[in-house]
Amino acid sequence: MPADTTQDADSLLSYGMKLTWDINDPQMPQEPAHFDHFREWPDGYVRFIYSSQEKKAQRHLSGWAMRNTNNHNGHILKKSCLGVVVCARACALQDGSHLQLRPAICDKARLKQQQKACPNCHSALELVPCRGHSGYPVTNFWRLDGNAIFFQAKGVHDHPRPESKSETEARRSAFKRQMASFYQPQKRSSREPEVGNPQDISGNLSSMPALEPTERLDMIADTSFSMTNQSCLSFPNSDVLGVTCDLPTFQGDVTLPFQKYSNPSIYLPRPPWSYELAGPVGTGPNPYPTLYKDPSSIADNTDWVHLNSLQYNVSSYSSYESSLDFTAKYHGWKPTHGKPGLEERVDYGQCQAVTTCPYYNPELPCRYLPRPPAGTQALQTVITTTVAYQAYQHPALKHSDSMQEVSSLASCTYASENLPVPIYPQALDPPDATMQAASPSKRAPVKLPGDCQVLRCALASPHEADPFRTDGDAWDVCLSGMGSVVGCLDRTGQPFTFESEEF
DNA sequence: CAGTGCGGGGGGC
DNA sequence: GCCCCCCGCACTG
Repeated sequence: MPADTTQDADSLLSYGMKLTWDINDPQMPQEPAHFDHFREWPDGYVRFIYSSQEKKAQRHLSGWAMRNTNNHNGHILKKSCLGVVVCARACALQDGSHLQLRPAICDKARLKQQQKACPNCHSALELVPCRGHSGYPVTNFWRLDGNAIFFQAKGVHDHPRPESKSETEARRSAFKRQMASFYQPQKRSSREPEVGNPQDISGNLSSMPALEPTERLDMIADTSFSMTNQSCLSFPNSDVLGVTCDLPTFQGDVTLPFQKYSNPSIYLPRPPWSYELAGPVGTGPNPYPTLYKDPSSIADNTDWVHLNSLQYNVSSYSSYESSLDFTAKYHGWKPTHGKPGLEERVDYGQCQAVTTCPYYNPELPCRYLPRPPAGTQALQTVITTTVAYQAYQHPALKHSDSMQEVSSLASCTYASENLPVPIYPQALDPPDATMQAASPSKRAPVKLPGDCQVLRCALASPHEADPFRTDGDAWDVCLSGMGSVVGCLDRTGQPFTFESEEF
């Protein structure tokens, strides 16, 4: 592993961010002395420098579903985010989480994917496009130069995390295994549990309607079912989590898709084969807890978007909400409240973790908000490539139940309570938030309700380009997802070890 | 079959 | 010219 510069006081500042460079520069920093750890979930306007020996960097991997985009530059590989595939009805899984599939990279495969039904409720699947970069999908750039691989990301993902590639692959492998076992019934005892056997990867679907074994298998296999448990963790710090496909473990471990630890902040609403916690440290402000839902508190949550947004946001800035009556605020929040949304506090600068919180508004999920003029093209693209995209209120919202919402939020709030961060008296102003989210380049002055330290982070780089040139900026440390938040917070005195990951 | 990278080409600004 | 996107192709696992 290349030298790591994230262990010292400047651990929050990636090596790449310490240097002044842009992916388009004629000359890149020569002979970098250090390299950054590979980040699976880069989010925000960040830059990293990986070793050319870094396998993941060599493959230009990303937790986000990034597809190749032709930038007509043979030296710089450009990729744009495809967003995340969710259930159009925002159905809730047994554990309260929601489906968040990884969009297929291949256009054809993606179309097929969207034509399939939600494995949980059989309703349509919907692709939530990413438009975190001025209305366009977040873009990632890769450039190999000498012994370094330069990475630069532009935009803040405005959607939950999809299932990571490794998870998807692991799950598919598991499904195949299941398929194989299912189609060998002759060899199995009639009394041997099948669908319900603990090893059933679909055990997570215990809430789904009873299906014939074959149907269920098909369903699962076809849709590559996954739970938001993991994806919801737009937890930046998931970068801190070594993503591993521990199939053996998965297969052997059946019980629950996630484990509950004594420490609520360590809830792992993830399939056992997905992430591998590097340690409690990495789970500090872990968003996972926000995802975890006590079955008993899970009402018929049909408000996926709400929960999701919550999860996502919580995972992104739950720290701000630690002592906030999140549930109440969230529930009571309406577009007309005229209060600044969290997204406002979150700029597109380098405080990426906070993201645009497009889902924050239960009434008007960002993705359903009018696209900015500059986004028309993107919209067209979405329409042509995204079968499910529709500029209307999320169906789930129409059926949302306040109580359910509260219930969902309650559990999330609980999670956030375990986060080591102060709050954030905030005023929400959906309209503004929307505008900003839609046109980050035309951000209006960020309102500073209360003393949000993190806001500085956002304000530090009012312009997208700035982050790249404001070398040394205390806030360009903001790493991905929660990491950034944490990073900012750290600067405010909150002790935190961001880099706990070991690859 | 899907993921990935490359490159031609169209269209908007 | 730049950016976005679509599309097809070839290669790979």
